[in-house]
Formats: sequence, C-alpha cells, structure tokens
Amino acid sequence: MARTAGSHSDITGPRVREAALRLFARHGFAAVSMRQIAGEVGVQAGALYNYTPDKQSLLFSLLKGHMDELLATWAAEKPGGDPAARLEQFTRFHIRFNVERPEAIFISYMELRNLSPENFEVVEALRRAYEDELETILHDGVTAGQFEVPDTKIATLAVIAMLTGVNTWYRAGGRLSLEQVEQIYWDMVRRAVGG
Amino acid sequence: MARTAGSHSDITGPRVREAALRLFARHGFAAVSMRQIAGEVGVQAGALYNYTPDKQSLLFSLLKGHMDELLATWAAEKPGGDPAARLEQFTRFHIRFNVERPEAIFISYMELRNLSPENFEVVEALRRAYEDELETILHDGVTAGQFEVPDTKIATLAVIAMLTGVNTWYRAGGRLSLEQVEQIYWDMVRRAVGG
DNA sequence: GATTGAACTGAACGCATGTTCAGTTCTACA
DNA sequence: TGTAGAACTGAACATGCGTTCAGTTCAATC
Repeated sequence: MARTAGSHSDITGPRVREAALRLFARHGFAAVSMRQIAGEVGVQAGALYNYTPDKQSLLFSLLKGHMDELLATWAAEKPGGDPAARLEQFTRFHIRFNVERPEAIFISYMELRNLSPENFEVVEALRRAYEDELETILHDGVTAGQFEVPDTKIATLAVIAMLTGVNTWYRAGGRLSLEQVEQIYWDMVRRAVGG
Repeated sequence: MARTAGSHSDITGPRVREAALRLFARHGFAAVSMRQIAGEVGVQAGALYNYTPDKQSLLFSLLKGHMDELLATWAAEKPGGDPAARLEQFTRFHIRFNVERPEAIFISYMELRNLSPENFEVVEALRRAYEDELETILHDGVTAGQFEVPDTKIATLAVIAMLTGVNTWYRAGGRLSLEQVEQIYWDMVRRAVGG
C-alpha cells in the first residue's frame, strides 16, 4: 500500500524469515551464520539488515510471532461449556497446531536460551499465558467434579509436555493419520486427568 | 595406577567434562568455545586437547556416557514381575534419574543435531534401547490384560515425554518433594495406560 | 638430586563471524 | 522517460573460532 519505488521488501522479507526459521531449526541459532541465511534467500549478507536490526532480533521476531499466532489461533476457536469437551478441543488443537509448524515449535523450545533477558521475558510471558488456558480448563473440571487432579499446575505441564512430544516422531503420511493420533492422545489425556 | 610422572590428568580430565557439560547445557554446543571451557577449568585452550581429540568428540563422549549410565543404572534396579509394578518403578526411576542430572538430560535432547552422523547413530540406538525397556513393560501389561493401550509405541513416547517434562520446572527444595512429584506422575501414567 | 615424560603454556595458523557502509542497481511513479 | 529512493552489492572491519605445536613446567620415579 504505502510501498514506494524499487521495493522488493514484501517478497524478500518473508523469505528471510522462512530461511532463518528453517536453518535455526535444523542447525541451531548459534550455528547458523547471517551469510548462510542470505545464501538461502539468494542475497548478500548485508541485505538482511534491511529486515532486521541484528541476528538476535531476527530470532526474537520469529519466536514472538509464533507465540502470537498460537494464542490468536486458540482464541479464535476457543470453546466454551463442558470442561471435558474443552479439554478435548485443547488436546486436538495443540497437536494439530504443532505438527503443522514443526520448525517453529522446535526453535520455540530450543532457542529460548539464546534470547536476551528482556526478549526472553516477553516470550516466556506468552508461553505462560498459553499454559494458563489449559490450567483454567483443568481447574474448571476439578471444580465441576469431572476431573481428578491433585495439582492443576503440574498436570498442565505434564499434558503439554506429552502432547508436544508428538512432534518428535509424527510425520505426515506415516503409519497413523492425524485424526488417529489425536484420538489416541485424547484418550490418554482424558484418563490421565481422571475424566 | 599406571600413572607416571607429572600427571594431573585424573583431576583435570573430569573437570573438563564437567565444565563442558555445564556450559553446553547453559549456552548450547555451538555457542560455547574451547577457550570458555578452558577458562572454567583454569587452563589454556590447547591443554584441552590432552583430553579430547576435538570439540565434537567431547560432546559425543558426554552424550554417550550419559546414555550408558542411564541404561546401566536402570539395568541394576530393573524389576521383574507384575507389569503395573514395573511401570511404577520405571516412572519413579525416570523422574529421579532425570532430576538428578538436569544438565546431561538437557544436552541429550538438545544437542543431538550437533553430532556427526555416525555419532548420532550410536546415541540414537542407545535411546531406542531405553525406550524399548518401557515399551516391553507396556506390551506385557496389555498382554496380561492390565493395561489398555491401542499403540504401545506411541504410549511409550507419550509417557517418556511427559516424564521428561518434569525437568523443565522441578527444582530441589521447591513446593513439592520428589516423592510427591513421583506420586502425582505415577497416578497420571497409571491412568493414562488404563491401569 | 637427576631424569623423564606427562601436563601445560602461549603464540600462531587460516578461516569465519556479525555488522557497517559507500556505491550501484532497479522499480514504481511523475 | 526521467528520477527518487528502496533494495542490494561487495568489500572491509575487528574479533573470535578450532586446532596445532615448539617450548616450558612440574611431579613422580630412579
């Protein structure tokens, strides 16, 4: 819209982010150079600095963007009503969202330590907000007498860890369909919380 | 024993491994320099090469040593008999072993991609062997009609992911004792497999 | 106390890093 | 078609990297 002459930035910008995401996920933030990212995009290293003030900001932008999208997507389909139904929805949502973005999930867990303290704080707060979504469901379920959970905080972390683990082995077109995977995990989650 | 003159290697050697483990866990393999490791030990970078042929081998040695210890320790207390009792034993063992070695666990999951292909294959095989221990228990439980698990492989990975997640939040001296944590997770695991 | 060899130093090696910037290219608009 | 200015190049910068090695230090043995 407000673009002026000579602009390719709306093409190159996303390509920089995609290349950085892919390379960070594959080799790790510290092991990837700006020249490698530039090479993937087909550009010289200096050109990247039209799109990020520095390498650290590029990582932060990717992680923050991912968390924002996660929370926004969940907010859009956030169910109400019965805690058990909401827990099933959360379980299926988390699995589906994760397997669709393996690289973003991967770096969101692995590269937190490469964020500066201020940037870490921001991403960490978003992650806590996401965890709170699940904890609220569990808490409501306990209150309603539907779940039997001695400690909702621990159960929250345990369930998320279990679900996120799907990413370590799931591959599209594998032995099980996504629907089957969702069903198996939902059965385990439901029973784990005594539902 | 066979040590000859001028030797400090039985002191420095372990210190190199400890420093490397700590630094790799904190900052990541690629982000840690040999000079940083040497600095922690109180030695010049060149001296490290009395203890490892190169940086890559140092990482491999740490990961392989960890997996060997994991398997040996489990083998030593490996229970027999009732699948449910064995599953409880495995659950408690895994949690206890992990929280006692947070740094080794961390790099065992995070730094696999920094291993050379041959080294990766070795560590991966050891991890599969450990997973097989749990899968055998689940399989026996299903055969005995004690567990209700549609897919023992997936259940294995789900349970291990859930248990390993303890490391992301557990701190000694925190709100819950290790015994309480073990109990909470064992309840969840037992129910998740329909036991 | 002399000797031996492991342990270590300190400097050097070639190379890669993140980042900057003057200069060049190219595209959308006048 | 001329031009403004965004996009990009290509070289340079200081710094740090993993690794090597000739030389020095030091402790256990004779």
